[in-house]
Amino acid sequence: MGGDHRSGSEGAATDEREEAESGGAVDAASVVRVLPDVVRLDKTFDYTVPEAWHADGRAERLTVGSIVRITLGGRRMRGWITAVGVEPPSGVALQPLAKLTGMGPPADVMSLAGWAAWRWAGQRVSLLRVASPPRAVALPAARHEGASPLEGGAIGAVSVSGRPESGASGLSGSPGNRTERAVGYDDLFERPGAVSVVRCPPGGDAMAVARAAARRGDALIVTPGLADARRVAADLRREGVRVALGFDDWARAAAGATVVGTRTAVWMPMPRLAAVAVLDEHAESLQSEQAPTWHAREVALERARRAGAPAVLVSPVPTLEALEAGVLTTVGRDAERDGWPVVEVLDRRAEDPVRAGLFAEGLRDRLATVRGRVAAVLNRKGRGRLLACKACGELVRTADGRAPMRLEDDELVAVDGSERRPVVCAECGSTVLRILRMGVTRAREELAALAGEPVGEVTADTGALGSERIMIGTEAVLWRLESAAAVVLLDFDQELLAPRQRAAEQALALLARAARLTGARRAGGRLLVQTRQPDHPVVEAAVRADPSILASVERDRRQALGLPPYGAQAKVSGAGAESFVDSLRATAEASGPVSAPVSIMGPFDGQFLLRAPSREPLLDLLAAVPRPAERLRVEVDPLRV
DNA sequence: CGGACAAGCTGA
DNA sequence: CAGCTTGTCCGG
Repeated sequence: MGGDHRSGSEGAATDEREEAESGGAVDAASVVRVLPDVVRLDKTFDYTVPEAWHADGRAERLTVGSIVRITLGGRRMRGWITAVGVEPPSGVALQPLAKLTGMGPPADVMSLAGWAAWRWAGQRVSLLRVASPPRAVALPAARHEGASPLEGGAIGAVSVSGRPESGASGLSGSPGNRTERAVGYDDLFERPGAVSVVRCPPGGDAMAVARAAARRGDALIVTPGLADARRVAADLRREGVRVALGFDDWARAAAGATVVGTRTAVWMPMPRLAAVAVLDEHAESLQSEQAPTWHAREVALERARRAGAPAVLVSPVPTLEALEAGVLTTVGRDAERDGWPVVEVLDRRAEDPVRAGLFAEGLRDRLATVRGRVAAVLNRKGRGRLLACKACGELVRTADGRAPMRLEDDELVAVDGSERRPVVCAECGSTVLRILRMGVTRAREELAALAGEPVGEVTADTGALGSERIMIGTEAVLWRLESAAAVVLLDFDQELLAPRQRAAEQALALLARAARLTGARRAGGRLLVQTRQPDHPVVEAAVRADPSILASVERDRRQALGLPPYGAQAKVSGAGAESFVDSLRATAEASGPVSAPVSIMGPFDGQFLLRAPSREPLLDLLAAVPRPAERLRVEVDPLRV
């Protein structure tokens, strides 16, 4: 894959060639190619550079990526220069550019956006919007002959004090659970183009990796949240690193700096990219929820590859995508185990199913022994209610145990639709089931009654937090609270059985997040997990502080089913899906065996599912077929199927 | 995308 | 046949 991807529009193939050759400044009487900022119009148009621009030097500053205003079909609009010095098409009267707005994505990012458009079957314009500065940035003075002033390397060279990593804290600053490798992380950044995965306990070595990256030169450091980015930026600045934080510092980045930011940071201009680090690469926030659903981890890796820069992915619970992409480094078994909190499983299977409420039998006693703050998590997201057998307490699941089942018209139906059966418990044959759900507000009252003390409620939009020792809420409690002595996962089965592709990985990620709050076991950190699936590999991985337990199970499962990253999937939906899929089928048949591996299934509820054993044939097919006029949504590697 | 224009449908 | 809707093409 890589540079030879096809692009969606007819004219784009020639664009690519010209982009590769151009990139320098325009000279007199030149013609530039412009991609208008109109999402459904994925087509370029040529314009002349106005005479006046040659006189005042603006023409010289025009480069691939520059943001201009054009007139198209009588309307003024924004656009990006995709090529300069192009051969004007014969027989067309060209219009002049209307205005030079300012700097845009540099040529390498323009090209990266083209790759991402292929990789996530989206429109180049959508990605260029993300990759462009939010406000106009004046173009730098015209370059003189010879080397660009940016090439010198003297400006912004990183100098870091020689003291060891003793002051490093975790990404979220939790004290007491650092477990660094004795050698530090500089060696991971020594080999150009190397990709490494660092698995360190929650709250572990992310900052140390960020520092090692910045010691290499201008580094791209991606974090899941803005708060994380601010912390990393502040730390690096203290070390004397020149840092651009997020898109507000776009111009600073363009001049050369270490870039720290959330997922959009992967699109920042970096004239001297020397190293890439993605912190908490498992985080869902690294992926765009809107189509094209680009993923910052993947974009960062591609960018590193193109720049020949080393890349390091850091996570307490690395994804299979990361493990496929790079070589795994761990902190060592003992250090990793020590870095996780104690994980105590409250097995609820044996409880009297009629009386059993939200709390496991031992919870009350456990709460009484915790000294300090307790955060209780009750995720309500995913409206689906779980069912349990009233007689034996087993969760109602499909025969293979993968998916929970719901009651639909006097029948049990798997949430993924894969199985139906009469209302009967697979374990004991009982036909009496009960619903296991409760809202946070009522849960708060019940928890207060159980603990014999007041309990506060936390939601994503709760204002100031209360001073109660015990706080309950959705997953938001894990983001709103700074620390806790213990975290209780009240309804962990909801996470384990969520109808998402990466439910298991994300469930373990939730525990890792909780572990950040509590800190390591030696600091007294404790997680209490209420579940009816104590043998689930996620639970086992957390208890043993060994994420590889889950990784190997997940790997086997996904390999067997051909799921990403061992196979490619795309979901096609929207009004135009039907006609688009017809064209896909026709194109696949016409091009014969090359496209044969792509199978098209559906429609299921108006959605089609495309699958292939590898990504390239699927993405090439999607790119080869023009989009219909109607609305169309294409999700590559969708989160849900 | 949004405008222009052509072909097709409706009503008197 | 005007007046309107729907479809197709095109913009540099």
